Amino acid sequence: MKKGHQVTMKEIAKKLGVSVSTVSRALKDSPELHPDTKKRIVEMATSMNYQYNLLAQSLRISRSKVLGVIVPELTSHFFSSNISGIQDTAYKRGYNIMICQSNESFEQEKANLKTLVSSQVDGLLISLSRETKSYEHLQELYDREIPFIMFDRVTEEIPVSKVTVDDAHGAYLAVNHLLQQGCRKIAYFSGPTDLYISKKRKEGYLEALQEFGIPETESRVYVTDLTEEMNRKVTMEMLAEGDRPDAIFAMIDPLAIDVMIVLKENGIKIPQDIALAGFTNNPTSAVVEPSLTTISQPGYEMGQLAANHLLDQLDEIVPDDPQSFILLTTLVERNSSQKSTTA
Amino acid sequence: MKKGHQVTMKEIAKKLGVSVSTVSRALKDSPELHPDTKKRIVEMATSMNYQYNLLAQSLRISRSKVLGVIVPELTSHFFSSNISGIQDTAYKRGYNIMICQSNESFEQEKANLKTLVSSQVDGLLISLSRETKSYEHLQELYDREIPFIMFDRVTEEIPVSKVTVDDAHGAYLAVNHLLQQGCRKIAYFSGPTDLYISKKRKEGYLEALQEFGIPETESRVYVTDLTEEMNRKVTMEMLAEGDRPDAIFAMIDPLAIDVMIVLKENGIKIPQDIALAGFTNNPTSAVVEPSLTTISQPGYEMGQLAANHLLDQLDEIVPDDPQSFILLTTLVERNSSQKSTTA
DNA sequence: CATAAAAGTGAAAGCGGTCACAATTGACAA
DNA sequence: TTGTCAATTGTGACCGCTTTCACTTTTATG
Repeated sequence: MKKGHQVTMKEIAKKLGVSVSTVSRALKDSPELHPDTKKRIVEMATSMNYQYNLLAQSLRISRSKVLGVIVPELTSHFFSSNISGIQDTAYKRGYNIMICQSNESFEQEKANLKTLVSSQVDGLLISLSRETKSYEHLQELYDREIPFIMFDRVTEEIPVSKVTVDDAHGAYLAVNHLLQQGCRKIAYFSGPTDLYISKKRKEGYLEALQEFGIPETESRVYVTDLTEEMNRKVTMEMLAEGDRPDAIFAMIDPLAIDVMIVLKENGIKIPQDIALAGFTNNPTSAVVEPSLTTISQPGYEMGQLAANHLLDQLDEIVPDDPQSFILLTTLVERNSSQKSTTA
Repeated sequence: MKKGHQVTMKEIAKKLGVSVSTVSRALKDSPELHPDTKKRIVEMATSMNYQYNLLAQSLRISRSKVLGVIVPELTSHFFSSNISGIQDTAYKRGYNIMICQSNESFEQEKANLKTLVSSQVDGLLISLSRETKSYEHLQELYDREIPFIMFDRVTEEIPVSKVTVDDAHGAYLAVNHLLQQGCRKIAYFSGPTDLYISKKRKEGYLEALQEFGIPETESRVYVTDLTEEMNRKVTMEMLAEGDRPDAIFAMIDPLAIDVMIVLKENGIKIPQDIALAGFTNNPTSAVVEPSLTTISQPGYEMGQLAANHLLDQLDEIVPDDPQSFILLTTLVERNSSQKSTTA
């Protein structure tokens, strides 16, 4: 299918017997143009159904007014909230966004980066894939002075601005809450140990334990690769052990829900036998039975903040030096952890 | 923040003492170039860290290799699945996607259309907002011969290709299943009546009833605007009536879940007192208690199909005449409707 | 060997805009 | 009358790449 012909400034100019620059000025509402001329041109443009060509403008002014976004996956609620926040603020500030998903693959992430750079995006918002363990591609981006910032899945290796949530503190809140409920044998279900969030949330977990006088030697950490299969397996293994925990803090909600299902299958009462808390506050968490206590992460706000900060940097409203924004998480108390009221 | 300098073909050409056209040909792997020259150029480009400028190419060849996507909202699981499918297939075929969300607003949808057209996208994939009741903006797009297709939220008014699910049949499946379970007083909880899917699903609902000899006069239709507030209100009103239904088919899962919550609050047993079925198969549906019987819509596949078809049209692999693709839905039987086994 | 055909390369004209600079005009002061 | 200045509008180079056409050099062919 061929795109139909698009009207250009040249054609408007010819019809009106003026020059293209005059047309350009009229459509830009330049003050140095005679109002009458401007009016004639604008009217003609409208009647000819003229559509501005952003591509041509971008090439000329070397600014595309497009932001590139790379996320691990589009379908996760958290990331789609991020994107929603990014899109809304970008749009408000006159920018479009181009989106790629790495599908948690390092190679894909590098490829995405390449096409977005080729597309001359003015800046990038990146959330790293799970596989990403080396950062040369980001370093290269940095060396090339292409503005970008990272959000949620970040690395400390590259000195650019970052937007994250206070993972450690969030975990602390969850575990502290479980401790308040009287639990003392609290397990931490972690994703892959090299993940930034696995580490940070473990920090918060340990901190809360310590505050209640529980030494690190008594911590109980279970690691899964976050596939449903592995989640089930690890939970089963935990159940098979002699000394069961009385509470579980799972690194992310989907993991918590997989754990919940296995516990229920095994006749274990939640929260009476084992209390449970997650992290993220996915919509699902509110409707599972029992509803899941979790840590709420402001995904949309994160996207907004990230986009606004990047645009501020681009527009030089704000200096270039890297800043770290850490958004607050809050505890969402639901039934899966209410020992005191249900016991 | 200023973007760093980007290497151009001109610079490569100067360094090597060849012309830009030769560089262009080398990087395009043109066969009419001497292999040695080609090699020298490619190596130089690599060493200089050359990055192709897609913008310039687009302007020159009047093809941007970008697809525009407009969805009502990014955060709904169904639409993010669509987008994921679109993104993956576009990417595979050398296209990028530019995404806008209308936030269910007609004005926003029109504005989105404008910026995407200005950005010179090669084609568009559109899912209409709830507010969209007039179609001049689409007609204009059509008249301008800008290739586009619609998916999920479509209108019959514009003769372009469409990708939808068999809404009527899906609804039929759900209601038929409820009838099979022995229910006879089945209510249909509908969204705004002018929505395409509200109508289509009602058709299926009525068809199933009719097949069981239940006349349309005995149909029970409740309409909500799909806000949680209204959903609750309508459910309460239904409960207040004398002759309660023994089953409810809700137009979409979120509505079904709102209904479920109100029913549970009122001590009504699901499915014993009232059976329940939804539509969409959101991830949430699997984990609510009781798990929700629903109709599965292949969101990702829909995105793939839509993108592939549009690209086929663009690449003239397939004729331009509008086609309608109707994807199959399937019944996902879960606990919220199992009268026979639980009763 | 002459000559035609093929191979390899370059020059230049755009794609649709922007913008620095130049040119034109008329008003007004000197 | 002439110069100056502001207000308007035009000219043309350019953004980075593609592609036609022409040109030069090989190579093949009779």
